Amino acid sequence: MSQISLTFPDGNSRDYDAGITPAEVAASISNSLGKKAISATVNGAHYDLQWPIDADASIAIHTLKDDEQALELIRHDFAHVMARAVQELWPDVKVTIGPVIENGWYYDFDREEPFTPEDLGEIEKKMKAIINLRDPVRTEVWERPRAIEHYRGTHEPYKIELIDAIPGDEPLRMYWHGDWQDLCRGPHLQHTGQLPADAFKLMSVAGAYWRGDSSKAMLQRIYGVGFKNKEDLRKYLNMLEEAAKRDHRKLAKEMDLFHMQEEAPGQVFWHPNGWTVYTELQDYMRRKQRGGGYQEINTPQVVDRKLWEASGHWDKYQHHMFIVEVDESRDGENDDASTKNKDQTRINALKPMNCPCHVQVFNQGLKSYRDLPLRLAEFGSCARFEPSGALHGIMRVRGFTQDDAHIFCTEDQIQEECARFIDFLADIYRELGFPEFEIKFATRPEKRVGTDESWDYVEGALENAIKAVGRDYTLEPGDGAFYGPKLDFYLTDAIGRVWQCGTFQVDPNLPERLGASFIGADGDKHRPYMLHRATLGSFERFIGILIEEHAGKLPMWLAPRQVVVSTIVSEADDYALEVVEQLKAAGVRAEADLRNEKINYKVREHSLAKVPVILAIGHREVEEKTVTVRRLGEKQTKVQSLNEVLAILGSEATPPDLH
RNA sequence: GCUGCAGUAGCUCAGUGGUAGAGCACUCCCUUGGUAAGGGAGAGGUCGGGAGUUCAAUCCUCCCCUGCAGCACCA
Repeated sequence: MSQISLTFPDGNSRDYDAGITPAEVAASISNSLGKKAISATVNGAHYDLQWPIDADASIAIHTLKDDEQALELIRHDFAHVMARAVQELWPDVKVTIGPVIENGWYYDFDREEPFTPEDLGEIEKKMKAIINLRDPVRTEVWERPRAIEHYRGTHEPYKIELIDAIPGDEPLRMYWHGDWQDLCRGPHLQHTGQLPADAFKLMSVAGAYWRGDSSKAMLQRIYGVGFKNKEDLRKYLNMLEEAAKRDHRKLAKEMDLFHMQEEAPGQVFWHPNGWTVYTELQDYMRRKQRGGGYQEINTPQVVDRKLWEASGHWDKYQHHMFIVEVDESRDGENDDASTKNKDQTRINALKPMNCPCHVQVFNQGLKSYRDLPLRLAEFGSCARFEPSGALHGIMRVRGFTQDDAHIFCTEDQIQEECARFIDFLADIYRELGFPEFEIKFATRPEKRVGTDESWDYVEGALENAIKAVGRDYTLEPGDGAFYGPKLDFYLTDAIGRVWQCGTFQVDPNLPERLGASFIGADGDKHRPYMLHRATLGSFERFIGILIEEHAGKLPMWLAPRQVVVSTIVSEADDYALEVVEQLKAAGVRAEADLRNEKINYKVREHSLAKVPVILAIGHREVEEKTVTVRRLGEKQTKVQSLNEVLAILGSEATPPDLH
């Protein structure tokens, strides 16, 4: 990328970042600003510009290659061209906004009827026609009243609202693509013909709120994707197909991991295969937590509202809680729940989080400063009444289990505990196949409790901790909880999607509300800090991520079915069973497939089920005491001695921390 | 929760105003076959739930449930 500085006849100059040639940038920006630059300075070198600049469309687009900014320009203009196409097809549709997003753009329209998939086809056609017109893009800077008057005349109320939201000193840029007009910050291409007509696609229609406000009526949003050429579009569409293939909901069926049904929306029925993955991961986490100085506990699911009132959740979180009312006068003969004895009905809630319960454990008995830091861990089952539209496979559910822990400590232990946790988490992510992760550091929000001094101290402690373990972070100012700052840990999966998993939050508030205390060295009572932390987040979501990361081909130690010993002829049955027994003895999840089916059939079936290793056994193997190994995804097979295979597979089946 | 779309056999899906079909899976029979589907037969569905329109509803209308995409949400 180069720095380009343009000077205009009026003496003004402006700086731009650009990866394209100076002449093109100059032409594009000059055109979009509606005034022609007379000179350009690129990386310190000075150029006089001669107009007209030779900026033939095809050359321009060709040179725009590989430049993120150019792509943004293209997508931005696609958005405008799409809006123009829509208004040409349906003149009474009102336009709102249409920003560039990853891989493309969207534009929100106010229209009674939703757009149909057929409409999208029409719009695409119209867009191509507009591109062929090679209509010039020009701009004017207008005074506010004139612009408002203009939009009154064209009946575009949303544009007027947008103008109202623009600070008074900012110029209003009015853009024209041919005769079609839009309010926009720019910049744009020189003319619509610069858009690659074969490198875009309208993807979907969706409802969206005007400025994200759910109290407002919904607008119709059209999503489009656009690239610099046809090939890139094809690649992108391919990638989407690949992503769909690794959808954990689809793979869960193919691998028989779990199912969900309408009697328990947002909750998981784990099948033997899926539960094997789950328990394997849980066993692993249990070992890691023991090694990390945590003590595991377990707390109740159904808890009286009194505790939630004390913790503050009843006030702030009630609409997300499953409420359980129990008539305690029931004698077991009356099963009719509608005849509840109101006086003796007790109101409980399923726990939506474990923290208040952990404080209860801490509160039992007098704690000394010598007990701190006290690290209490629980694989805590939580129930949250998530909005129906938020549910998504096992990634977002109503019943889930967190790998939760709370560390009770003093103020001056925060930094050490934080550093310790980052190392703990990094080690686990690495062993689970995610060596790279990102830390986001969310600091004090506007609405908060506590003094500035204490925020200064705690934020400083977290920052020092991150530095102490030699990591970077991204600052998210104002995103912390009202009681304290937090770190969120994000990992990126095999196809580039980012997931928030781990979290680390400093909380002086809940110990206060629930009356937690310890006796200090001075003999007085003190309030401990409470550090909320999770590594995986929830088992459900993390398993979903693992499935999609590996496209179902889980690492051997997590694979529910590790080895299937498949016979080719029934004379091999006895030997196959013996191989299975020996594999099991070596710690491998092995099973025999003695069915009267061809080896082709068995290979196909077990491959589709993502079994990592198939051992084929026929006459030859029985005689030679060997097995033929076929690995998932490999066409080549390999004949190996049974002992050799037992050693290799036994090792591969061992969890990473036990090696 | 909001907007739109969808729900037919275990799975993937076709179909019709006169109560249903395919492939795979399943069961049985034949086949013992060397690395991604051997052959045959059979069984299997209150067409998501409820109400309405109709002589007749899986199909049309309304309500509900669940799912999908997006939005909002994820203290």
